[in-house]
Amino acid sequence: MSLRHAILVLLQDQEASGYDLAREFANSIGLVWNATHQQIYLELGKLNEQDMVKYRHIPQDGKPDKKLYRITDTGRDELIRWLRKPAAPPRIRDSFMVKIAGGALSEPSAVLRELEDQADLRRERLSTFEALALALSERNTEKDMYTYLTLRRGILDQQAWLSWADEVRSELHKRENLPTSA
Amino acid sequence: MSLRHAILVLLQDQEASGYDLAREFANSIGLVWNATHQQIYLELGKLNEQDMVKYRHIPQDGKPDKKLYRITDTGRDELIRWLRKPAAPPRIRDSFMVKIAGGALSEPSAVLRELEDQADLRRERLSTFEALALALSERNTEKDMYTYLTLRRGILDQQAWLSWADEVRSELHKRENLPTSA
DNA sequence: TATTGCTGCGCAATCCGTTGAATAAGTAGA
DNA sequence: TCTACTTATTCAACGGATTGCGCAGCAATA
Repeated sequence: MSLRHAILVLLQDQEASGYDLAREFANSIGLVWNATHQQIYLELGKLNEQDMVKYRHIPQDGKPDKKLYRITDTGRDELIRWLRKPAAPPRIRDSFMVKIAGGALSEPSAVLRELEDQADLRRERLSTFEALALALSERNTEKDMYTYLTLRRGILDQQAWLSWADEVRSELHKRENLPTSA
Repeated sequence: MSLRHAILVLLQDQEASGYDLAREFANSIGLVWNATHQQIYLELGKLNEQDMVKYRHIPQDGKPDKKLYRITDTGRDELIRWLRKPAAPPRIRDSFMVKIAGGALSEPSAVLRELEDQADLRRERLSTFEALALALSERNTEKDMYTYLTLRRGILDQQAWLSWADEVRSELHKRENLPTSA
């Protein structure tokens, strides 16, 4: 139940609309927590009822009106309280890995094909994160340091995944005498 | 929606009760997918209704009776069909990482304390996985190879996490002039 | 003797998450 | 011009997941 806390973290240093938050969930925070816009709007409604956030209504022309949310003192207290409690270890639900565990039922060539699809995705993420981390190399504020560390987590994670993929390729080729190219 | 498929993977080569499966979800498969006993019993009920599994009732004395489930041909077909469809990338929901992203609101010493708690857990998992992988070093069957690769994924993952923790420690100490010991 | 833990199954309430759709107006490109 | 995308919010339906509870008996430990 920390969608609310992820939102509060984002609202910590900027006023934002649900739409703004959804974009950030698709990018920066999406690295560690993801959510769709429906979830975000719903949660903002609840947070508002509980006085953790408040909003001002901004009429716009040319574009739809929007609500700019900001965190309240109650919200900040809740966030700090939550930061103090130990986090539960993330529950793992990786369907690709379930497929690997059941891999003996598939053709090795099919496993390799999907491995490459997943690897493409990881490589893409890796270069995105690396570019963002580079942009943060002159990190003077404490906040930037934490953003940088979050990105580093993503980078090390993708790298570990790709090393694992190398192992999978060589194990499968060892066994099946498939061509060594990807 | 691949709890059902994780169950089918487990039932592929052995008959098992809901209780047996729950134990495996807490151990081996828990590495890539976790589920509680309530979920498992419910899903077994649905799988049974859809003829993907069937069971025999085993009366026991000294212990409660149990139901031993086995996969049916329909179940195996469904599993193979599922293995062929590309897997969606896992959605990430790591509350500890949300805390890191919002770390600037905490005391660095509090962040370090929780980092060490999480690191203990990762180190524990790492040695469990390493022991299991070692036990599988003489892997003759295809199935064992896939189990081994699944474990390797867990091992590389824990190692990457621990390397990241080293980076966090040195960044925080750089900034705060805290003692360099953990 | 009392408590805890293991084996084994299940129900119910609630909450969280996903999917799909609706509304509404502007802007960019085929 | 028609289509598609962007900005912006919200509702409804469904299904998956979590939490809490309950039953039942045996074995081991404190």
